[in-house]
Amino acid sequence: MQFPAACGILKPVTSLLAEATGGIAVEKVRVRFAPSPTGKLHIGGARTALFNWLFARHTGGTFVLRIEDTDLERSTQASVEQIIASLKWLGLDWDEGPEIGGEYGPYFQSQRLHLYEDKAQELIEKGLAYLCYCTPEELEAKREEARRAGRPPRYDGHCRNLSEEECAKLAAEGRQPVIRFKVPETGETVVEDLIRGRVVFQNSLLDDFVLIKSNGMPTYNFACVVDDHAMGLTHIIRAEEHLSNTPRQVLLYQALGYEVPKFAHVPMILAPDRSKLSKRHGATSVEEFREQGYLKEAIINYLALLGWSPEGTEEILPLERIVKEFSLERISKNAAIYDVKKMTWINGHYLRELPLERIVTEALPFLKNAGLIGEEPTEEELRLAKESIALTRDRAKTLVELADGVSYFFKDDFTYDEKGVQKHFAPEGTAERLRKARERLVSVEPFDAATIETAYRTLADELGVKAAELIHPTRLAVSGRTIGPGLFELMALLGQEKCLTRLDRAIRFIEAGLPAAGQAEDAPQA
RNA sequence: GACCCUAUGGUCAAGUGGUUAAGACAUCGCCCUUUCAAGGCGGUAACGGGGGUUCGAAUCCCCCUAGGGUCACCA
Repeated sequence: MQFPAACGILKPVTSLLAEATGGIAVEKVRVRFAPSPTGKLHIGGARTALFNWLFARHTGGTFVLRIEDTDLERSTQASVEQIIASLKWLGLDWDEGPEIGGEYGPYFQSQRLHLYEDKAQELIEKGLAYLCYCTPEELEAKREEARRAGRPPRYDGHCRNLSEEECAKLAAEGRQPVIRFKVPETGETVVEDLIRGRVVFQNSLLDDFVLIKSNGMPTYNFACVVDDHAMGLTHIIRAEEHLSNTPRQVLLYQALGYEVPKFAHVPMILAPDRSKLSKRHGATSVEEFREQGYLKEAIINYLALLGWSPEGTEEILPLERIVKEFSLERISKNAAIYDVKKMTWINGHYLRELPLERIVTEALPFLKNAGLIGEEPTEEELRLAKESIALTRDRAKTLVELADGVSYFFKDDFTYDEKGVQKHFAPEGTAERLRKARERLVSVEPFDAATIETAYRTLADELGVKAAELIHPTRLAVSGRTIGPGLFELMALLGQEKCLTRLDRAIRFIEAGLPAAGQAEDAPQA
């Protein structure tokens, strides 16, 4: 009578049991990421991979990588390599799959064709599937007709009951048949989804879909079911776009006498305009974000937060904590819009919090790319890179920004920021003040931040000006910029010689006459 | 069009019948300060609409609306 109450009591007992047994599940979790190699690893695909990986690592299960290369036209070897490279870069390692194998291999569907063939044959023998000789053209014509008549464009079962003679005749015409699944005409198919709950589909709304194409390749729905079962997968965690396919797959599991795995359809990731994420929305692949200077930590952290949330309010979570806290129960149901700004903020966080050595390693390729250091950096370049990154990384949000932010430490031929020139070089007496500063700098010993600062502040006092009036023009003179690290640290790293040279250059620049640009000063120094 | 999913600030989100409806990003202001960041403090900003159920609904039910997904010999 009081079932709900009984369940309420039972639940804790079972979870206590699981705890008591050290979390050893009755059935070991096996999940997979199954991309089709038709492009780079998409941010949405990356998150699906991440959730599967997290679930496997959280439960101590197995994470399988399977390549769904049954689309001969669109699949490429280059894509396989790119996807694998991106997964590796993100640190999403697999326990079974390409490159490492496993007892359920091969892990490329194109190498498992005999399996699908066998299973399709089995279904035909059981009377649950049949050969269909309709050509794509004929089917398209029928769909068109149905559309015009306002009927749903479903396959009409034309070849469902062909006799052997009819088959032979059609085959003699040179027609290559496909194999179709006989979908029950009545009843309903239930998908029990861990995230969506119970979703019911009417079988009458499904048509006899194709299992094996005329070229002998299996279709997605068929290969997926055959493999997910053959590979012993327990949970199918995939994007919501597959939810509508799932009743077909459930029907196949039943027809083949397979146990149906648990499904979890995670919400989609959408572009800012709420449409499906695509190239026109800028960077969408892991590789592109990497090129733009995002760290894997930031991408993983951000992706984990898209559609899943931890119990507390902390959002900056190291991987180990995400693994520890991850659960399917806390995955949300609604689609999420991809917000690069937040990921950029997270990236900035990791840029300043991760060990310096790590950031230097990550930044080096970007410095090379910007032409700041050579392919084989010298000791001196490496030292300067490390020191300048230490000073600059707090203010950068990406590695690209970071490389730009340290550029003047490596290059002398920078130009002066235009607004900065108007603001800090134009005022009367600037050249003279810089000349005084230069003179003072010559005798600064040692040339470290504290000593330089003392010299500057003393000089400012002697000249009766605010330190800022010395500091700003100097910053512009030695870095070409109005923003950057603390000036005295910056100068110390730059070294005495370069500082003097750059001050000389700035003095010459000012005395050569500033380019006219409206009023040089609208706020006379009070 | 049919079917399916979803609906809390601009965005990500917490919330599971009783809360002043968290937090984060973004944004605005102030503080700190040689600049820019970072950091600190504070502000603006939300339960799509309509019906129910209930003493009481962001939370449960129905309808509408909106967005998304699927309807291929793509996956």
